[in-house]
Amino acid sequence: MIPSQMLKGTLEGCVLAIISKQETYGYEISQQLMAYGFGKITEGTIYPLLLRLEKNGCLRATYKASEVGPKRKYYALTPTGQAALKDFYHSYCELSNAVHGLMQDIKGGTSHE
Amino acid sequence: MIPSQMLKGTLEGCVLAIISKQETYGYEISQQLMAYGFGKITEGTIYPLLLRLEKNGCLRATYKASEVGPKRKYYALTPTGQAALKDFYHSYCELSNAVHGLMQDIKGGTSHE
DNA sequence: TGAGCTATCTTGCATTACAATATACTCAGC
DNA sequence: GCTGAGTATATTGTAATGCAAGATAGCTCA
Repeated sequence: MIPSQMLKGTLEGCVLAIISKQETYGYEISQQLMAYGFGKITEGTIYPLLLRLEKNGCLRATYKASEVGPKRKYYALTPTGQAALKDFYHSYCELSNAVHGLMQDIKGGTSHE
Repeated sequence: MIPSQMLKGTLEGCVLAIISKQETYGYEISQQLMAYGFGKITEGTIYPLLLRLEKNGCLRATYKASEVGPKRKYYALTPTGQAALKDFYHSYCELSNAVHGLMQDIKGGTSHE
């Protein structure tokens, strides 16, 4: 299981990524995150996050009726959101490289001693 | 630059990893993190983190004199700390795989056909 | 009527990176 | 001796964010 602290900062970018694939809504996003292996991301996490992203201009929302339940709030990326996704991916790679370098050093031989 | 929120949870495991390579102290750890590409991790981050890890039994500390400044507090991993490092690595891989899977999907093929 | 699934939102809490600040030791230059 | 720079540790308070818990509401089916 992924500890909640480790999701901080990463989750936001991943939600942007999911929306960039296709317009979608909170409930489905939480199910997709689970399918990708992030574990159960609860509503108390997902909805505040979406509202935050809408408020700062990364997302644009439209309500649409559903045949199987209450109205859904569909989100789409704005240009700001696309830029944020790009930034996220860049930062994530930076972190990933740093961690990877460190883990290589403790596994194999020590490289610089 | 890696945003601070994205470091949460990850930094702790990385500090354990650095100490597992060799007993070391706070000031040097912050320099090593910088060398690995994590950016500047300030004292206000590193010392509380080390005290937390010492308090919950992951680290054991011993003071040693230095020839060039005040006493250094050297940290070493306890068995608990080694287990925590293993856990961290496992969780990190889980997150990494999830993010990677997602990023592949938005780049190449669409999954919604 | 009520159970169960779908769907959104809010409140309050815990964790943690970080800025700012305080303390203290060693050494070089004056 | 005094002062400032570099080394080294610690504390306080703040901001960000994942999440539990709970409220609200609509749909379907028995």
